[in-house]
Amino acid sequence: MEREPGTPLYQQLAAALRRQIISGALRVGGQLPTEPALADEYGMSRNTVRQAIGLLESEGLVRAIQGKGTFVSDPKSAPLPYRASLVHNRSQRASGTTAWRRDLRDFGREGEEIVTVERRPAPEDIAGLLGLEVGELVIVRRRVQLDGGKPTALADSWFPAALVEGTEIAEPAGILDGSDQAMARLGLEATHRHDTITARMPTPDESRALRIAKGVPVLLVAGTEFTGNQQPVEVFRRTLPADRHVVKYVVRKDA
Amino acid sequence: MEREPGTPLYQQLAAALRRQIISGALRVGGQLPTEPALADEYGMSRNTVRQAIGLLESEGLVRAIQGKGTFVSDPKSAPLPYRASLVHNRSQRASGTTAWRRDLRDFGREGEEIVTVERRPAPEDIAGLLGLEVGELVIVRRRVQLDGGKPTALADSWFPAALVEGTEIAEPAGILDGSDQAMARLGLEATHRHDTITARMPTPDESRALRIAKGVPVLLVAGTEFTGNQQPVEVFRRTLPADRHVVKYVVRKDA
DNA sequence: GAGTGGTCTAGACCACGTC
DNA sequence: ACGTGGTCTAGACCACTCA
Repeated sequence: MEREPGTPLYQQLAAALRRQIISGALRVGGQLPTEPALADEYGMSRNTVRQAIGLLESEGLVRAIQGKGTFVSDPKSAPLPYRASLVHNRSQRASGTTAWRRDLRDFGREGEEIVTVERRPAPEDIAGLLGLEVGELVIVRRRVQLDGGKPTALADSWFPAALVEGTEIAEPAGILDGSDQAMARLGLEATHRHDTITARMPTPDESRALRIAKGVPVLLVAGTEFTGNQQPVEVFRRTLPADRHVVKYVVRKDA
Repeated sequence: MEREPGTPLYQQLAAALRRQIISGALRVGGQLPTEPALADEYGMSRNTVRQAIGLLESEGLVRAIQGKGTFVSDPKSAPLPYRASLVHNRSQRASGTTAWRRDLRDFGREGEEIVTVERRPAPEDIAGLLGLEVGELVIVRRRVQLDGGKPTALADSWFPAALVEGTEIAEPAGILDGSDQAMARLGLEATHRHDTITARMPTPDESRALRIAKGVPVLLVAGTEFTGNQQPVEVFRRTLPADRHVVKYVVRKDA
């Protein structure tokens, strides 16, 4: 490696290692030289080597594991589709299960959910989306979705308590065919939905709950379900680690 | 700050500062104490303080600026909607402009695009999506979208050369009403689209091109446009810094 | 126990922004 | 000139993994 004055040493080392990874000289799953070895080879202190590796880690290119070594990450680690727009009522009603569970089954895995239900005053943002006054009661269903026993997504839904009080929606038991179908049974069938999608780095809580590696952002999918007469009946928020999920939509255009 | 043995010092400091930011004790835009000041106040070395600040920076909570100080970031810095599903042909044809430009105008800003056009053999992934053999020629329109002179998004589109050779699509000039309308004029009107959305940390190139701050991921929106007889006519990829963009969809459900 | 990455220190010098 | 964050060193000890 030619040392170029002007650019920091650790960035030069990171660039050199990055090139080796992208070119394939360091294969996916392969191990990088150890930190002392790199320090020796490139003639710099171990701290500087660590800075370079930290940079690559923050880009999601490598993963350092204490006691074992530093390894090249798999960029496309079998992301799971979250088929956001493919949840059509008819097919869901026929299958008797949720799109999420069905997708998992297509991949040969089993999904579980840990459901908790709360009854509390609506926070400002949720109230606005549901067309309620701040402080009106809402039912919150919080789900931790597990894939093969490991948590892979958070999914929270808010419902106006006035609509769902005393129904299965307000019970902590899982709803096999999904809350949409449960709402339809109450005569509150959603006909359309507004979704917004963003991404950011996970909070420490999210990192812990979803076992998110360094350098991996979360996708935030927020949606509001409306009935035919424009009444909002549900607001949901999904938090999806971006290395494990892909969000899919089918867009049909007006003529 | 109580020192808890068992958890690293820098994480304890990060947690303490995070609490102050979230609680509002440190306001948005406000300056953190300087690194030497924190080292002194909490009785640790400056390097450890820097590790804590680096953690907060990677979460997107603060921004360190050389020569000035470290400041609390604005979490919701006026993200711009990318209204992915709202591009309906009828309204677009009427307005004579693209949804992106119209959205910007709604926010009182002007959009520009820097367009470059290439003609080259289709890479494997693109060929697969367009239903071509690897190596068949495609026209690539690469756009850097500017908002008030600053680059805010990358948008690349691939078209089969056999369909668009010699037309305005293959010319580097901007297309005022968007490539969808240009395709429609060629009798290749898209009726539906498949989109997939993911997120990851930006590459160094992307960080540079789009001026992406530390701790900010990019949203990747990839779509394939189909005509009524299921022929793919365009593949596009947008790269959107997640602190400046929100992707929106309207989902209409089957009855 | 040997080898890996993780934490922490103390101190030096550099680059940038402001006065 | 001064104060800020950025880079870099040398060395110590800890925590984890695996033979």
